[in-house]
Amino acid sequence: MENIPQHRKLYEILRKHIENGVYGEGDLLPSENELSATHSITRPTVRQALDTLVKEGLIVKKQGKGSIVRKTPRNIGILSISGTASAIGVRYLKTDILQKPIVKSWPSDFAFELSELEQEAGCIYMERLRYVDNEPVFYDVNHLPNLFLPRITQRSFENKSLFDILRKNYQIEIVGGEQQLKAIKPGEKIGQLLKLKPGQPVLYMERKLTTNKENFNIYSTIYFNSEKHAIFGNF
Amino acid sequence: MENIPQHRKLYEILRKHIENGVYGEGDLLPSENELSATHSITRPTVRQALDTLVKEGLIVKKQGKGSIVRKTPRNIGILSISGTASAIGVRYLKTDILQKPIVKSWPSDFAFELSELEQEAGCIYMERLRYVDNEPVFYDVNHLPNLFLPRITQRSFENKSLFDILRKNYQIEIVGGEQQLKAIKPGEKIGQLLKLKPGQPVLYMERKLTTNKENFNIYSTIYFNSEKHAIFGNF
DNA sequence: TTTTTTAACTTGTATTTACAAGTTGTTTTG
DNA sequence: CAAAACAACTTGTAAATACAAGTTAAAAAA
Repeated sequence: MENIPQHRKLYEILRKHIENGVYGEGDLLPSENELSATHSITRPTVRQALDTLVKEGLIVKKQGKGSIVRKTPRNIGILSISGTASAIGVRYLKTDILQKPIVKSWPSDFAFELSELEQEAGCIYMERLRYVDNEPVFYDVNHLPNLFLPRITQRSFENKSLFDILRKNYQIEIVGGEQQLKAIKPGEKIGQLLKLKPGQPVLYMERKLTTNKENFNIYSTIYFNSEKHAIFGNF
Repeated sequence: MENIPQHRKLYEILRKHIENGVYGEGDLLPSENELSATHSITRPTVRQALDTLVKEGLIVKKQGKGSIVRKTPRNIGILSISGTASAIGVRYLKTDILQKPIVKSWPSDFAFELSELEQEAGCIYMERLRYVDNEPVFYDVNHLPNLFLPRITQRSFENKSLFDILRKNYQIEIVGGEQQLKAIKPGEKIGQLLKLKPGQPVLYMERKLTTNKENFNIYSTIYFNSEKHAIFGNF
């Protein structure tokens, strides 16, 4: 059994409580002293867990008052480390796997620099179309190095989080990343997939997510229809 | 004299060193033990400062190895807490003040919810056009509550950071915020200001920055020409 | 000279303790 | 009954200490 630090365990517990509505917007979390006593860990360790919740925009702390749960953003928050499912809430999001994971070679004109190991390994390629309220909102193309992922092409991804599958089955966790955004005029394929009006632009994102495994980054290209939903970020 | 916590002082020193090239990309910062000895503060306090640098994407830490300075992103990183000047490097950016700060009432259809105090105070309104390599890249409109800002309308903002002016002269610091992004078809005014090609979309951002002063948020609306420069973010 | 082992560094996790500063509820006083 | 003072809570800052786990350089052994 893998050794998870205590501050991470507490963070996960509290994050799930917030996501599940145990604590709603405006509620105070238990105090640092209370969490310390409840979970038999010290207050600096509690603070480390809470700091991660702050960093992810789930809570805001106020000296003398407490840790207040923030409003869950209604817009899609993929400017943070979270995957799409956790950003918007699973209840809204539906996913079509347009292309299930297959082994491919890297595109010759790939937007990201690959490490030598990644280059040699080839990649796992998949495409998804994501719906909010039954309307297509974003189309994403993922390239993952063909490392550490035995039999991933046999797995079902229907309505499952890629991050969760990586975490549970392969012990791969996203620890950071970077992204670039542009507004572009979409090509015909994107226009059809996202059911765009003529002339309607889309948000175009290139994301590189770093993981706990060396030489294993997740590369995503995302086309986002921002007519009804904005991309949301906090910091 | 205002009391700045030690972890914040160290953070500022290191951030300036990185920005000034004292430490370049790929360099190791002094170790935590070394910084602790040099600045006569304890290692947990050093770690707090370094954690903020990590959070802002300036460094990445590697257990057993050290704190490595990251590449300064060439694209414009305004998905973080930094202002535009620090994101891209002052040497590239030129600013025209299209509308110097004036006192105005809030727009009736303002995109953000205002607190009662903000509502009553009215706002300071200003417009800027920002150039990279002498080409207009983004146009931003700022609304600040008309609080805590005596004689701000008499100040010159030419080629100065709004954040710096707020910090130095009014002791106002940005501590967080949120933003939303969309891809839109610009109106004629935006098209002309940013010298867009016909049909070229822009990134549209609404940002609300929270500060150390209660009831004082900075509200920015930004139109961004992402043809040559992407918006960059890391986490 | 090369390989293996060891030592000395690094960051990561965590405990214990203490005081500062902010908020809120209770008690006391007028 | 209202206002002021006090107490009890909260988070913020910081020191001191210790061990775990990763990396790298130096020393020892083959």
